[in-house]
Amino acid sequence: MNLSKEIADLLMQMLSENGTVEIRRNDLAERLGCVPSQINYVLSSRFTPERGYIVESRRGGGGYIKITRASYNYETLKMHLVNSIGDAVDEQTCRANLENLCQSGVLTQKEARLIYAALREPVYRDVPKELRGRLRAAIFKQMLLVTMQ
Amino acid sequence: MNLSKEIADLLMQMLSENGTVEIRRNDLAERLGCVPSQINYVLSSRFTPERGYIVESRRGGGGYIKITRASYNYETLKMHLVNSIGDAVDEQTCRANLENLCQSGVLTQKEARLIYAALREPVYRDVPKELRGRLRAAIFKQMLLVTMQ
DNA sequence: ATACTCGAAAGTCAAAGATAGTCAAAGTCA
DNA sequence: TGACTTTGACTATCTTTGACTTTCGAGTAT
Repeated sequence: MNLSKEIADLLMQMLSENGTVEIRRNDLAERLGCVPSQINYVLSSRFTPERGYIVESRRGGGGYIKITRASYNYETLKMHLVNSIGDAVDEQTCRANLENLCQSGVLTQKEARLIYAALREPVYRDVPKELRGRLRAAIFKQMLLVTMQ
Repeated sequence: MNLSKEIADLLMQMLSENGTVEIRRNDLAERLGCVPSQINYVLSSRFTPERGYIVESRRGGGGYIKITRASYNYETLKMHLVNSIGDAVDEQTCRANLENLCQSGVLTQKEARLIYAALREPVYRDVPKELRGRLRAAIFKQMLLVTMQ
């Protein structure tokens, strides 16, 4: 398992304890034996607003990084998601979103797996690259909308 | 016996141990004395959804390839389903199949609706006509596999 | 008070490293 | 001859690292 994943897992675990984490970047980096900027990498690649996280921070003495999981009611969450998908979307983002919806109880594991199956890259093998993201977005939205009915 | 078959056999054996394998492509290739891309060949020629496998992967540091085998349950239904789906399929046929599956209690209404949402024609309007059926079939199979895992 | 200075954070970015994927040419075998 | 297999060059994606930049707060001088 790579470092980024360990960091992400640790953060997620902390998050699940009380819905929010506040860390000092350098402390965490030292504790995990990585360079501080790696924390930024993890945050920007996995804890994005698109995936339902809010990250705040402050530099200077007493600086910190704070992560919060954005949560609304189900419909709002789904609507927000449908709106944020845009014209095209990649597999990773879909996956993260589904995990979020699962976590927050909007979708069951089974539903999420079902949706994910339709969005995975290998399925789009024969589709021209420039079309895949668009198609995936269309399918994702359509399925989310159906679950909202 | 050719290389591809050896690789496939090895993977199958690993799979039979606990229903799932996770490998590093380069490691496996080295262990078997073949080029890494041969692993891809084996995966795409033998570990297909038609045969009941789900393949996931990730590039970059800590990358992996993960193979999951759909359970026995799928095997018994596979005949009916996959045979009727074939390489390409239209919306009507999907719908009929889904209704059947619902009737026979394999899928819930909700699951069926979810699947159907991903297969409806309007979703594919940007996809070249000659591709739609093939794509729809790929998605349908993948989703069915997952529901029966 | 106000402005200045300095050290302590966090942020940015690009290069290097580590995997996996794709594709087409060449080989094999029935 | 046609389907299947093998190979390797090239590509795409994800991660790790470190040098450099920006921001903040707390003292300090005036």
